[in-house]
Parts: sequence; C-alpha cells; structure tokens
Amino acid sequence: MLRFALSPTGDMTIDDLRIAIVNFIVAQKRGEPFLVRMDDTDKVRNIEGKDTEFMQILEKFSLTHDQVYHQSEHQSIHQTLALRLLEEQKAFVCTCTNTDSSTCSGTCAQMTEDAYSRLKAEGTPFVVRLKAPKETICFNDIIFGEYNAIPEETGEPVILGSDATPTALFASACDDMLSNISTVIRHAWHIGNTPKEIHIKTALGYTGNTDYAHLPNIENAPSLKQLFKEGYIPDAIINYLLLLSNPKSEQTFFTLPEAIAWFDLAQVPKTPAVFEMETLRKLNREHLLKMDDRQLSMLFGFADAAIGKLAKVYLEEEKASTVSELEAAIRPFFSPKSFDGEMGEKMSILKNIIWEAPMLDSYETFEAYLVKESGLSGDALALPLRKLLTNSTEGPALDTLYPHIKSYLLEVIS
RNA sequence: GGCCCCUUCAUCUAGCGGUUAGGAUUCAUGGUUUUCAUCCAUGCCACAGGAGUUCGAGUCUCCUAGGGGUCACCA
Repeated sequence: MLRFALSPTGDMTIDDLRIAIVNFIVAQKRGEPFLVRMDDTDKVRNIEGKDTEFMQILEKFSLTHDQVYHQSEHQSIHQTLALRLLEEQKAFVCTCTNTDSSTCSGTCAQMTEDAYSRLKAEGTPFVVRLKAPKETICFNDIIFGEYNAIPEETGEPVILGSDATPTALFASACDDMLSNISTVIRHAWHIGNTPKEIHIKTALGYTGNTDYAHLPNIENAPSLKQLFKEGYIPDAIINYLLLLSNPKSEQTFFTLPEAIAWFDLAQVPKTPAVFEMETLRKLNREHLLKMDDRQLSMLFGFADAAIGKLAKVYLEEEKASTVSELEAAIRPFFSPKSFDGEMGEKMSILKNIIWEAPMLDSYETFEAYLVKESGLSGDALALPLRKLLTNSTEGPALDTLYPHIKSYLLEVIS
C-alpha cells in the first residue's frame, strides 16, 4: 500500500501535491491500494476544515483513494504500542526538561519501578523515550541512495509526549507499520527521521520491508490557490509536476493516465526542482487546446462550442494561456462599448451598418460589405471594427475571429 | 557544530572518463507579417577555486569557498 500523509495545519503546497501525485501514480503502476492519511496529532495546530479542503483538492486532480483516515483515530492503539515498548524495557520514562535534545540528558533510563510510581503519584510530567539503537541503521533511499545513521544520530526519540499523546514521529511509524506501507514517498526533509522510524518499527517487531523515496523540494513554487486563481487547470499542473519529477521523459505533454505507463520513481532527480511558470503556462495552453470546445467555454462562464472555438483562436496564437486570460479577452466582447472620440464615430457608423446587414457567412464578404457601405478601408476600417467587435485594439486577426462570433454579431455590437 | 544535498552561458538546465560542452528563455542583427504578437535565420555567452587519480576530468577522489536542508513533546 502507498500512502499520502498530510497534516491539516496549513494549506496544501505544490510540494505536497507532487508527493500525492507520485504516490498515486506508483500505486496505480503496481496495482496497490492508495491511502490518504490525515496526520492530525498536533491538536493545537490543526486547522478546522483543512482535511475536507485537502480531499476536495485531491478530487479536483482525480487522485482517487482506496482508504482514508485520521491518525487521531488510532491514538489508543499507538498508546498501547508505546506501553508495550515500556513493559519490554525497550523504552523508558524520562523527566528531563531539556526539549532541544534528541537524547535523554540524564540517567532516566536507569529509573527504578519505585521511582516511577512516585513520579506518577506526584504528578511530575514525563515523556516516554525509545532507547537508542545499538548499531548503525542503514537504508537505501530510492532517490538519495544509501543512508547510514550512527546510533547517536538516531538518538532516543520521544514516543509519548508529556500529555501522554503519541508524537507525530511515533504515530507515523506505527501507522506505516499497521497499514503495511510498501514504499514511503514523502518530503526530503523527512530523510533524517527515517532511521528513527525504522528503529521504532524494529522495536515493535515489524518484519515487513519498507522502501523509502524522499522527494526534494520544489523551489520558487507559487501557492496552489494562486495557480487556481490565475486559471491553471489540474491536467496541466499534474503534467508539469510529473515532468519536474521525470525530466528525462521522452514526452513533455501528457495526461496522468499516460504517465502511469512510463513514470519511474528512481528517475526523480535528487536536486531540488525549480518551478518555472513559463513552462507551466505552455503546458496549460496545450491542455486547454485539447479540451472539448463547450467544456472549455464553461471554464469562464459560457456554455457554447462557438465560444470555445473562439477561445482556441486566442490559445493557438498565444494571446492567452490561462483561463483567466481567456476570460479577460473574451468577456469584453459582450460588455458595453465606448463610442467616444473619433474612433467612436467610426464605430457607430459600422454598428449601424452591421445592424442592417444581412447574415454574411465569410469575413471576406462581411468586410467587402462594410467597405462598400461605409467608405472606410484599411486601418481606418480595421481598427474601429476590431474595437467594436472585441472591445480591444489588439488580438488575433479578425478573419479568424469572425466565424466564431458571427452568430453573436448583434449582441456584440450593442 | 554533526549529518545530507547542491554549484555548468544573463536565466533554467543537458551531460553520468574522450563532446566543436547541447537545448530552452533572454539579448543583438537581418528577414517575414498593412495591428499587437508570432514566425524564420544568424550571432553573443558557461564547467565556483585548488590539488590529486588518469594517456585523457564538467564527469572520479580530497580540500577550500558559497548556497540549501536537517538535527523537537512540528509535520
């Protein structure tokens, strides 16, 4: 089983999303189930509603899961496991107040039963620490390669906090064990936790094998909210994040299902990826171009294939790459025009001519008709006409726009 | 401080012992296009520094400098 674990203590980041996608894709590749886990052990920092927000985002990206749970549901199991380690003398009670040390700074490990009972009676706060391993812990990270941690590095990790709740590290190790996670794929900054987790699982008698793949961070990444607001679509974002993860792939433009065939976890670079908006823009444009015309128009408030085709003219000519840019280009077609100034006079003339004109099928006949009726030609005609039709002084050639707006002509010019 | 990762044109990068060190963006020049833009051609520009291994080092080893990450009762 693969898992995507995230704490509901803040917004989902681009890094988080990439990790979710990679977990999903590896699960699909291997035909293993995909678990979504809310690591909500920190009651203070948890933010109400973040968990449902995460699920909505995953749904938006079509990352379907087979199982989902909150880590807090397992709290009593984790506590039981911690107590078992205590009984087996693999863990010990520690009263050191020194919180910035990964080891007990005193001799708590030698505490006697009597001393322990007295502690409890007096209500002195204490934590439970796992004893340090005796040997160096080694594992082979799929991305970073061999990693060795001497016993001092692993230390004596706290497994139960002073409020008797399992620590995030311990809870995570326990749940990975209980869910029998085959490969842990997560942020690179967890790599130093890995020896501690291996140590915990070993102490609990876990014999299953767990592979690890730590993904480097993505530098310079914008927030997901910003990307959504600017009109980047999920297909393009997935495409880009997978491209950053497998930069040597032969394809650069693809969908998630296509990528499942060739994606290779071992090919993820260990150097941090740099987020480049330009590349995403290009992919976004391509994905928008591939969409169904009518669906495309629905992204910015229309429901008509002709408007979708109109949008594609802007996309093809690279006048727009995002949904919000399309909206900014096409909405004004239908908003009231200004007829002020010299340009406005010509626009009024053209407007009246078009109002009376018959339905003209091609731009050539339309333009010829306007030339004949208005006496205008060249730029004197093209510019006011462009302004009248598109409410802008620039854009794709009018003859490419005309076929898609001719059925809206009267609406557009009014 | 310990441990891990990184350093190639202005920018993002390819490269995994022998290359004229490749591409993309930017920039410059010329051309196409009666809007803006596009597009085409050409040009400019790089291996952090130092030792070593080798017939041969951007590539392997070590040192120096600089950047990032991590060492919690946070994930």
